[in-house]
Order: sequence, then structure tokens, then C-alpha cells
Amino acid sequence: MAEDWDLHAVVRSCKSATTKKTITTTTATAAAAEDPLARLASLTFEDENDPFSFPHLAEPPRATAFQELQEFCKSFFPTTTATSSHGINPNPSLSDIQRRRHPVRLTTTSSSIRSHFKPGSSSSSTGFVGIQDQQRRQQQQQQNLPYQQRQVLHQQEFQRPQASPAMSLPTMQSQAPRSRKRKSQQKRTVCHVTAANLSADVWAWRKYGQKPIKGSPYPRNYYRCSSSKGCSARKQVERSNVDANMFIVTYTGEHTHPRPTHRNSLAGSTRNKCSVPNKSIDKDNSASQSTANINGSCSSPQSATSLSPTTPLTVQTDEEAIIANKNSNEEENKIMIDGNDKESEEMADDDDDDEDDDEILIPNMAMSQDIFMGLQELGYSSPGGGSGDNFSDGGGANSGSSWPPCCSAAAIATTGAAVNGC
DNA sequence: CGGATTTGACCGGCGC
DNA sequence: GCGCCGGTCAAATCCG
Repeated sequence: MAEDWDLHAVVRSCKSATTKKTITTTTATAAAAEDPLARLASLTFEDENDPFSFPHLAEPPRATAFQELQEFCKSFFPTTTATSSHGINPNPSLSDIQRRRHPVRLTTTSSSIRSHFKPGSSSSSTGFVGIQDQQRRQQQQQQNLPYQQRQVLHQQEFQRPQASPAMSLPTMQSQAPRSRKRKSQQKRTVCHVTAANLSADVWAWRKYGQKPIKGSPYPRNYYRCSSSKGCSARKQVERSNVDANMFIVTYTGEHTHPRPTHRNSLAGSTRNKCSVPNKSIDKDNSASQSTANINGSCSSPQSATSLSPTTPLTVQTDEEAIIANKNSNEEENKIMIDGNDKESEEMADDDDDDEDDDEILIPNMAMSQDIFMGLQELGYSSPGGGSGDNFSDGGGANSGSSWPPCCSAAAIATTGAAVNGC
């Protein structure tokens, strides 16, 4: 139920990315010397109005470091053939196989996304970075790579920033009548983010639906922009069924209003509730929901603040963004990375129907492991535990899973706010 | 009281 | 043509 699966609070409750600017600059730089990842984390925003710009990303020393890392990590990247070695679908269907023959881009249509989100489908090498990243992550884990190294690998996929995901989306017909066909053709920006990173969004989102997704133990939450009436921007948040720590965020549509420099006034009016941990959960259907049940929600910034704003922050740039981009109009917002660019080009070769579909999304994010630990101590279990919720397969919203990413996200945001004196 | 969330119902695209 | 399923609507409810 929503009390548990309370992503809305994450989505909306947290401060703008400017908050993280302080976090990253104050906590990450110290570790930057020994940890390349920390360098990434220490990236700062050039413009407060554009929290996703990373002016320092292109600085020669860092760029060199990235290139080195990239070279180093290339061997870990999957190459050309999809595998079923991740426990996703040992018995791929014909359609799955066919899908694998056609790499899918990050920004794509719903049909392709749907295909890739199907548990039985796995992407081919170059296309769907998000899913691939999940696979890669598992591969890395299997290879017992050090965590930070995995983080570096992960981070590399975020080196290509974009402005705001939503703002960079192509214009769509916001007043168009409801049309599935049209929806399916809308461009989407898909990214994988950690729970904390769900908050790295200056827009105010209002939840308007939640649906169980076939093949996924987690429901998908639907949000629309509440910053402005008539805004067609939408956002879907779905927990990855591959990596319970990750969330698949899909942006659709475009904001019809300026980006708020601060959180929209509505953003603070969200219900901030900190329910009793582990209210849990429908016991009737726990079998297939092994990871759906995370303990009770806590979207309350107040409770998060109680963890102390001075908690040392370990910057974790574990977010993912995706995306190749061929929209020349948006080139100025992107930093091209050699390896990724090649992949993008290859993708373009494979599928030139979507020449300009690709988007970049790279929030600069930080999260505090200490805060997570603190939350756990307060009774919030980590993702992946619990018994699971009951999803009705029929239409309509359902009981959601009870993973409370909002807790950590709110904690981060609030902490950052405190640091910033916001 | 206004706005956000929840959730059952409905619509329509799409695969078979 | 049919059924499945994702996406959206909207009434009820909640909350500050």
C-alpha cells in the first residue's frame, strides 16, 4: 500500500539538486584523491538553475581519469550478444530472441521499453544501458569486484549529462487527446537511479496512479508534473526487478513551464508521513514478492533530519543515466564520452528510425550510507528483504510494495538542506 | 479547505 | 477478433 510504497515522497520531498552541490563539494573532495568515484561525486553545478550541468566534467585531468577508467572497465562491459545468465529468463521466447537482435535505445517508445522490462527479455549489447547496467552490476558482483570499482563502472554510464531530463525532452502535444498510439510513440527518457537519486529532481510530481507490472514484483508509480497545470510532463518510477536498489525512472513529455529554481510550493505540501516500520504486508501473496516488501515508509523530512544534518556523507554516485543522443539541438547539453559515443553510433546504425530519440539524463547525486544505516537502525529494512505484497493482476492500482526509498531520499535531501541552510 | 494520494474502473494499443 | 496489459481517470480519502 501506499504507506509503504511511498515513492511520491521521494520524488517530491527532496530539495533541488543544488542541495547536493553542497554535499558533494564538502564531502566528496576529501576522498577524491584516492577514489576516482569521489571525483565524480565532487562535480559541482555551474548554474544553480541547471543542476545537471557539470562544467568540471570536461576538465582535462578528470577527463583523463575517466578515459583511463573507461579503458580499464571496457573489458567488463558486455559485448555483442545478450545473455540469459542473469537469471532473467533461461528460456527465452522467440520474440525475446528477436528483440535481442535489435538493440534498443535508451530513449525509446513504450513498446520497446515494455519489451525490455519483460523479465524474459534481455537487451543486446549497445542499446538499453539501464537494463544492461543491471546485468553488468550482477556480473561485477559475481566477479567480486570491489564496490568502488563497480561504482566507477556504473558511474561511467552517467558521464554524459543532460540538462533536465524533462526539459530536454522534445516537445510533445500536451493538449493532444488521449491516445495510446501517440503515447507509445512519445519519446521517453529512461534512467536508473538509486533510491536517493529519485529525489534529484527539482520538479514537483503528483502521483496519479500505480499499477502492478507483469513480470515485475514491484508496482509502477505514475506521476505527473504538479508544478503547473496543463504540464504534460510525466514520470514513471518503477523499482528494478533486477537490482532492488535501483529504480527505473521514465520521463515522458515535456514541461510546459520553466524549471523551478526552488522546489515548487506544492512540493512541500506532500503528505509527509512516517509510518510505523514494517506495517506490512499482505501475507497472502508473498511467494512472488520476495523483495517487494521493504519496511514502512518514511517520507518525512523531519524524521530524516533527526539523523543529524552533520552526519558525514559518503558520496555515492550510484545513479545511472542513460542514453545516447543524436539530437543535435541538444548537443550543447552533453558531454560526449568516447566509448559511449561509439555505442551510440552503433545503435544509430542498427536502428535509424530513432535517430533523435536518445536523451541524456544525469542527475548529480549523493547519498549517505550512514543515513541508510541509521534508517535501518530505526527499523527500516534494506531493499530486498521482506515478504512482499499482494498485487492484483487486474487493472487498477493495487497494494504497492513497501520499499521506502523515500526514507533515504528524504534524509539526503534534508541533510543537504541543512547543510545549505535551506 | 485545498491539494495530494489511493485505488477501482475504464480505455485502448498490441500481440496472438 | 479477443484478451492481456499498461496507462489514465476520477471518486474517495487523507493530510497539513
